[in-house]
Amino acid sequence: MPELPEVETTRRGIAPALEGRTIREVRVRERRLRWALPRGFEAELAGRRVLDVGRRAKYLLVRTDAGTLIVHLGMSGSLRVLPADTPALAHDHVDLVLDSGACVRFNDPRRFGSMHFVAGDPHEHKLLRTLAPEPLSDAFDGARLHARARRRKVAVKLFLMDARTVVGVGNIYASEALFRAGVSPRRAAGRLSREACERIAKAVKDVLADAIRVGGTTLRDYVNADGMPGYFRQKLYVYERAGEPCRVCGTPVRHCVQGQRSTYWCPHCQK
DNA sequence: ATGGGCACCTGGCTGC
DNA sequence: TGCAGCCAGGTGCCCA
Repeated sequence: MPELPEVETTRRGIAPALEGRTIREVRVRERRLRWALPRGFEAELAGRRVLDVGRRAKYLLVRTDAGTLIVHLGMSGSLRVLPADTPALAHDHVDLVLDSGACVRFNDPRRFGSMHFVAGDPHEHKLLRTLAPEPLSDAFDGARLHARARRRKVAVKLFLMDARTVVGVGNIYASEALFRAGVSPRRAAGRLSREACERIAKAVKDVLADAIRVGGTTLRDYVNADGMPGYFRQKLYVYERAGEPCRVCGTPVRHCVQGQRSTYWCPHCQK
């Protein structure tokens, strides 16, 4: 489900409800997330005051006065802000009940999402330590892309989705960024010119920023903290548009599978 | 190191 | 109507 724009939209939605609040109670209905929540998870979090809510790649970082809650939404997860007495529905696995009377509720049908509460610097956590730069930062640019792509045989789409290349680019935005850059998703990363890498880096930044602006992409179940979908789906050029005419040139959009994931591209606009 | 594939899990849709 | 089969916004880990 969520790629960087959806996670960032969620961050912006939950931050006002969490920041400065104390977590009064933690309700866990299902511990078996991607990694089972340890015994003592609730006790460690309860009573903590939230300082701020950050993000690294697709991880949300709820920083408290005594540790950081690291949340990943997996494929189907969402966090919503609700009145604490709202009855729980299917797949409502965890509630953070706040002293304001609100709660932040984690729902995740497929349970690929995760939560970790860690003391100390969350960026040193095993899951975050080796991540590439943020796509919207200056540390990610065409030069870095070009340097890292040298001699790599992987298809550029898989290369872009590798969190050691750049973070936050998932299956939708990889296809969309390559369309905007005019580069075929099947090109070997090592055969990209410096100019192509510059176009790709710019396209990644642009497509993510554009998606954040309209609250991300909802294909099936993504909702933001207010339960609302994102509206970027209407702006997708190729994703899930196999056989439909390219919005630029009219050529039917093509589909293939790379790394067991669907890829979409226009054979005329992308070389 | 790199590349390729599997695993984790539920639900919705398609086609017989 | 029922059900098998396939697909889905991610990513850690195992193998060659």
